[in-house]
Amino acid sequence: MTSPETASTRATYHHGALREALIAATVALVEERGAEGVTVREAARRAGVSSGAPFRHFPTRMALMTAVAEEGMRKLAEAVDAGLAGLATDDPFARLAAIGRAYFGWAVANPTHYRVVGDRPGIDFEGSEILSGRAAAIRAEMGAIFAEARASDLLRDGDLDLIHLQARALAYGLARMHVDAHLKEWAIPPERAQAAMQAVMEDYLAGLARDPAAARAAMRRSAQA
Amino acid sequence: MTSPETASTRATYHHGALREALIAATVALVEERGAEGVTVREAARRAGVSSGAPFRHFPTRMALMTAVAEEGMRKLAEAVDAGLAGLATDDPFARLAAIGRAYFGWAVANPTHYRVVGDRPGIDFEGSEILSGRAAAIRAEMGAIFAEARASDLLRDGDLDLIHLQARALAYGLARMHVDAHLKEWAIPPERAQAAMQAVMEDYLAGLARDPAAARAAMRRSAQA
DNA sequence: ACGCGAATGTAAGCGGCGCTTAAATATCGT
DNA sequence: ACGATATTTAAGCGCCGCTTACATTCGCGT
Repeated sequence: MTSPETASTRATYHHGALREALIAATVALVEERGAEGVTVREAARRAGVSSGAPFRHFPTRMALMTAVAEEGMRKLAEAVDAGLAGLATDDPFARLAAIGRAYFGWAVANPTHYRVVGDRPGIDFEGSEILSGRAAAIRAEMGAIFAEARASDLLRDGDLDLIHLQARALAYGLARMHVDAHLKEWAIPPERAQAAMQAVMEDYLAGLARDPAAARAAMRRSAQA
Repeated sequence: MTSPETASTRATYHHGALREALIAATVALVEERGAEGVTVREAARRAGVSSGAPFRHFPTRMALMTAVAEEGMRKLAEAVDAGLAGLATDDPFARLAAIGRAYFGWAVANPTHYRVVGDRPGIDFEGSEILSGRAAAIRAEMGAIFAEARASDLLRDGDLDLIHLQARALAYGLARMHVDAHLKEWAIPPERAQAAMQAVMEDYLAGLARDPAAARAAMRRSAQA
């Protein structure tokens, strides 16, 4: 790893990359103990510095959590972009299904980290260009896909913004049901969660299409790319 | 109020209804400061007892938060039942729309309390009969409505459980987008949030119907009951 | 080469927290 | 009336977020 030595073995007075080390330590802590279990002091301990050191880089605990959320948002956006990049088709429904696949995949792989990104009262979303910017970018990307589907007459009638919000709410609801452990009640074990979420989403997307069967076929084809 | 006197004015050594007073104080704290801002000591202060007193009734902070979640679940279930009770029709879509109206209404009126009910890692959901029981009851109620719609041939084709989960995920996603302050990004101010959520939900439900126009009409009629 | 301000870290400490324990006080069944 | 039981207090432990005062190092201009 690129991470420096621990407290006892560190040679230099200055850490060198404390900011990054603290974020990494906190990300690990988040997945170990959940967001509420995160402690600035423990992150400092793991980075091998004194308990006061982090406050040079993060004046408050919330600033540290916001940086962790930024890290998550970056990786989530990367996953979504990668999902779209590795796509042979430009069929709108195939693209939407691919976004969903990447989105759910990241949420399932990093459930607690995903919660931090979504839990707005706990982070400074509006104060972070990364968070609000990337969120806006994903929204714009999906909006463009829906607009294209409408232009190509592939989409059912209805207000475009309403449909967009509906799709987004369904995706958010599915992801949150998983990370909030609501899927247990639905007799869906964790290992089947992602497949179930994707199936629900694709069924919904097919219902949006003028030609559901064609949309299903396009989504199915894109799944193997 | 039924709440007893504060610390300085209390006459008796025993509080009398400390458990209830602590829950009430914590509910107030939750809406004031959010779940993370809740402190057992502060709840004790507001109930007028020493900081050690609560631990006779709630051995841990999580037990107190679970009791608060139970309180919320009870009221949420009451709201849903009331919404269904004041309904002249037994049309499945009208009933589903009424459930959504009551559900969203409670979530909008008690956003932070709603978060506590949903945030599973923070409460002992499985250990609470009230929480898991009421959740199962609502699920059963909705399942029965969907089954009836299918039996009456009012519902489109498709797996019933998948449709049920889809509807539930959409509702949860909408409610959580609101309480997690995601709707700001969608240019939806708080005062219009509930109407927007309901519109998105009813548009979805209409799409589930064999005859969307009839379903819309039934939902519209039920809204004035 | 070096000297000095800016940046980065340490050490110590404040008040508040969750939780535990021992003792004091009230209630209740018999 | 009284002893068993339940409730509350008081004191304290270790940890927390955050602040302040001070030590060390870096980097830049001359």
